[in-house]
Amino acid sequence: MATFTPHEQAPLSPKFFASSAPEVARALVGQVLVHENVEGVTAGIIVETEAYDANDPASHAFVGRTPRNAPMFDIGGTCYVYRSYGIHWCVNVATGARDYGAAVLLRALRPLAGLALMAQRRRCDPAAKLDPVHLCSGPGKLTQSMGITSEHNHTLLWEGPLRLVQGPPDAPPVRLVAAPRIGISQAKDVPWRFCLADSEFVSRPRPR
DNA sequence: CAGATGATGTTCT
DNA sequence: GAACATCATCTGC
Repeated sequence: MATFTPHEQAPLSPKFFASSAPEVARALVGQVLVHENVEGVTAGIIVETEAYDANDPASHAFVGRTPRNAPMFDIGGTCYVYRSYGIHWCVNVATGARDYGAAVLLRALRPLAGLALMAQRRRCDPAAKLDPVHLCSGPGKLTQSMGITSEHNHTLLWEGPLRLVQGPPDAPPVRLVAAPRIGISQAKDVPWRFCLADSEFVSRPRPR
């Protein structure tokens, strides 16, 4: 790539999101999340995801449709944003057919564009945290850096200000590691956390 | 490095 | 009230 301008790339098509949550979760690693608003453009390569299925005790959708998890039951490619521990936003991508409640949690990005804006949104110590490793290495951090809030809930990720686009065409082959998911109390052993192997941008604990 | 803890809003019992 | 798909900051190795 001579120059890879994230906000000019073609978005992923609806078909991309039509398969199961674990399949989409794997396929999303290496793709790019873009957000443009009045503050500017931010973007990052997805390096870590987690899948949450309808028949999955750890999933918000396990209990059936509720006001909160309704976007998980919309068409694959719908954005599901919820508040986590009262403080952070977490962003998900619905997968599969309408009325099937499944989604992929975006857990970490390698920052690509708008790093200064990300640092500003994170309100870090001016000195310390220009280190890109700390900008998007966790689901709460990446929504803060990217400026993602509940206003993006229920939008479609192939159009609008928050989009998923194809990653750089000449990116090196993506090596994936599957591991148990983080921070859950149910179905702890299901290996539906997918990380780019050896990436310093994934959240902790780093899988091997 | 691991482990504990407080901050905080929303959902569900 | 309790639980929660988290994070920053603290303690003690």
